[in-house]
Amino acid sequence: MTIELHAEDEQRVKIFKALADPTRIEIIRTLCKTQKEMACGEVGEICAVSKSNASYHFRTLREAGLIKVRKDAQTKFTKLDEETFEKYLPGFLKTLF
Amino acid sequence: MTIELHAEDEQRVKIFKALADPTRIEIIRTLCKTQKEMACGEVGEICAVSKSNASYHFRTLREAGLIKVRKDAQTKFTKLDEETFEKYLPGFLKTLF
DNA sequence: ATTTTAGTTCAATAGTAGTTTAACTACACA
DNA sequence: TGTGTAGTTAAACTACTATTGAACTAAAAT
Repeated sequence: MTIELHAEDEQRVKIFKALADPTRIEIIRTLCKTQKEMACGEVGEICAVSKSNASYHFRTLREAGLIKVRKDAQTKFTKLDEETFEKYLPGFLKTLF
Repeated sequence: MTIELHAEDEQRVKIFKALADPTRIEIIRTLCKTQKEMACGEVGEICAVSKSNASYHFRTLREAGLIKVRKDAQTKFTKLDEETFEKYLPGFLKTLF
């Protein structure tokens, strides 16, 4: 019997930790609903979090590979990383509504 | 604009917390692979965890609704709760292999 | 030039999570 | 009745996580 390595489990754990928080689920839902990129501050307002707290949550989501961020001058725009959802959680996003 | 309540998010957070651990992912994978119920101790051995630690992980998974447990004398048999996976994470289990 | 705007970083705090060891319950078997 | 088996529970410890407020960087607007 061969040992099976599951190298991607480390990524799975990161993803699940990132999603194991009501604020971050709300951020994902908000981004999913618009279907396009949004300014981080705009998302933070909708989800009713302080800017430093929002920054923390966006970093957690980004490090898990769940969102992508693009910087334009002083504003950061974010959107879902659909590839990650498709690979690790196919069918999940549609359960959010 | 009406406020949208997402009552199920509490359950989602529980589920993601439960899956945000490499041992528990391995337990889920093991249960999924056999496609039938297994004794908790057997799963614990395969995943190389002490019995008290295994008990802790099984409780976490059970409380998240991810596994079902049936007691037969001194042995507890466990299996995946496929309804929960289908409702909250459709398509996830097949990504584990 | 100075004031806003957008976001990051740091330190402090409080709460939560995972592991270990030891003591415990419940049942089976001989 | 005692012995082994299957699993739970509690305490102690370590480590991580979320939130807040204040200080910070960088760019825009006036």
